[in-house]
Amino acid sequence: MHKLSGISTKLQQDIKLAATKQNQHKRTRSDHATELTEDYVEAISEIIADAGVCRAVDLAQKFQVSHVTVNRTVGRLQRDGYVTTEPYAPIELTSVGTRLAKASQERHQLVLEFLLALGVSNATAITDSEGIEHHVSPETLRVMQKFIDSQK
Amino acid sequence: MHKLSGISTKLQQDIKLAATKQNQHKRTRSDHATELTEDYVEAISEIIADAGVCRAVDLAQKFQVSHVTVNRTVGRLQRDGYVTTEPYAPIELTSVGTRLAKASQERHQLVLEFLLALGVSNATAITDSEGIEHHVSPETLRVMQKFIDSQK
DNA sequence: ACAAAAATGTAGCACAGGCTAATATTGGCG
DNA sequence: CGCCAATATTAGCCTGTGCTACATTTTTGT
Ligand SMILES: [Mn+2]
Ligand SMILES: [Mn+2]
Ligand SMILES: [Mn+2]
Ligand SMILES: [Mn+2]
Repeated sequence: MHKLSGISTKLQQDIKLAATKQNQHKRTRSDHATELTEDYVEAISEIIADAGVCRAVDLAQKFQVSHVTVNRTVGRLQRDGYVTTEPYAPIELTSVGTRLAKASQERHQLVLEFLLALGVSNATAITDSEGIEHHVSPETLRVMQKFIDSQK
Repeated sequence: MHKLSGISTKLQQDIKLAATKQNQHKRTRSDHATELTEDYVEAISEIIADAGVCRAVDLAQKFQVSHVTVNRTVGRLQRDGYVTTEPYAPIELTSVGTRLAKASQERHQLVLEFLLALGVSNATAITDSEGIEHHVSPETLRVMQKFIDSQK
């Protein structure tokens, strides 16, 4: 069973946003804005867990972008309070960043497990969950969790 | 039963892209690049079906953006061969645009029906399918279709 | 017919997120 | 120790996608 508690904060805003038909596309745009942030903090968290520290090159490797792009993106993450960096030092997560990373990991994992439970192949589930995870509302997450449980 | 034939072209490229682990995030980025295009041609097609013609204001209303943003976006669509426009005239789809619109509609509809069949509420299914649709590979679409059929 | 309203177009701005090239720093190794 | 490779920074570029303010054109209603 997954803990979904950490996911609630941002997604509760989403509930409000989704309330009216007008906001359909606004929510999708808002999802996109947070998507890179979520993927980055998730990756940073995993790299730190794996390798001890996270350097810009690791992220460049992971996301297949130049290290310059990573630098600028990490700059935005710092500006927005998700990470702290000092020149030439490894990237670290703030407590806010850590919380977002955990919530994103849980949600990502749940979507992945759901796709697998549905019968999607491993490779496809891994790829599709990467894009889908950011667009799944809490209600749908709960339904996915229920489906996973029912398959056991 | 849905016809999925029209979807195959772009998504077959995706299969190749998804082949290696390296390309995970590249595919997600590529999905994002085509996402607005898909939503626009889909909307244009629907507005034409509903109202006879599609004007920039209709799209501005639909996507909740300014008409200037619509203008620039439609300009890119024209550049890329999906629509034709003349000053002060309604927007029309090229045959390529029409084909993409049909394929996107089918895929969107399938994802929506899948979420409903799963047990997600109408409002949430409508909102979530809007974001999810662009990140679902052909394999997952087939699995979703199978699930829908099995629920009948 | 013509004024007002609606629609469209244009200019100019901002920010996100890509890039290459050139420069600077750090850390490890011979 | 000093040099080299790895890493990070900076400068400067691009495209996409959003905006406001203002100008123009078309449509509509009396
Ligand atoms: Mn997306
Ligand atoms: Mn993720
Ligand atoms: Mn992702
Ligand atoms: Mn969509």
